[in-house]
Amino acid sequence: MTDNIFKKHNLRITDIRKEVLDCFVQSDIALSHSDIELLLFKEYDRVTIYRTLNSFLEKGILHKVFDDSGVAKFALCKYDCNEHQHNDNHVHFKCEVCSKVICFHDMQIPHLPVLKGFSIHHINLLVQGVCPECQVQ
Amino acid sequence: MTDNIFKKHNLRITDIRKEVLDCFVQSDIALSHSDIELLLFKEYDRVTIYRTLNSFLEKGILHKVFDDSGVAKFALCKYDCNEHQHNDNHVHFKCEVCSKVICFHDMQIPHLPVLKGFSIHHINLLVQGVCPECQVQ
DNA sequence: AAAAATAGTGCAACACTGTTGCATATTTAA
DNA sequence: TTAAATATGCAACAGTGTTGCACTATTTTT
Repeated sequence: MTDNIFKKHNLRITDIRKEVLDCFVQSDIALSHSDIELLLFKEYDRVTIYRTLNSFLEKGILHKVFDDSGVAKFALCKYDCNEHQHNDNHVHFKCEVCSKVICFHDMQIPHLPVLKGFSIHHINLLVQGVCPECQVQ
Repeated sequence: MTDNIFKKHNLRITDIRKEVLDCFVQSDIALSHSDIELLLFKEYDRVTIYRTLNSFLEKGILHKVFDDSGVAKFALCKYDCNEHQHNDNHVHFKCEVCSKVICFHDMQIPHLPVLKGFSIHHINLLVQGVCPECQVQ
């Protein structure tokens, strides 16, 4: 199960890590620190949750998504990422009604014209709108 | 000068508004609340600066840019925006070295495939990389 | 199996961003 | 020039995120 993931990334297997990873495995939306805090079974210190999220981020288990609220959300990396390389450059969607952030794993970010003098490392694309569940018809 | 802008948007002409707007007119990068705080000539209350920025945002004088730090930055709207409509859907660039955020006013956000069930209102695109001044060669 | 080294957790404290309510001051319109 | 409307300053607060340090748990070494 998830234990292999930790071994693969040289992370010790602990309760909070298992629980936090489970939250992401079971969720189809991006989760923030406070989302996780509510989802966790046991109570853990706020700081420990932050550190757990950051270590997952560093190891390439999660990627960070920025929505318009300025609050960091996280989601599982679908492809093999590690501490050296993140391959998640897909589009994200934020519903303006329910505030959910969704990864469009299959929608790659379109290419942009080359910019003289600028080097590009990463591109973030966030689509804002209304998701299917929140449509009023 | 800038007074016309305030009249046009039904904002009273006050010292802080003139100063804050000047900051943006003179800056070619996006500015955060704390950037403004440092740039201002006179000292104003933090809250007043926040409110000034928000009223400019509402009236379409500024638009909000989100960089990866979660801190809101603002930049002048180039085209005629107002409280009902924002027309700024250009690409933004954030330099990973100097942290400056720049508007690429002339680079429109490319079209995306239509998503069944999702309606799109706005698209945010942030390019991260290194700007010309920070290139090491 | 015990000791040493390493890594993870909890707590206290803090910094920063942003908001609200309310009293006071300033603009603008009448 | 007064009244109404709007803007400002202050105090207080909530939320997000970080750091340092002591303590605990897990590995590795002997």
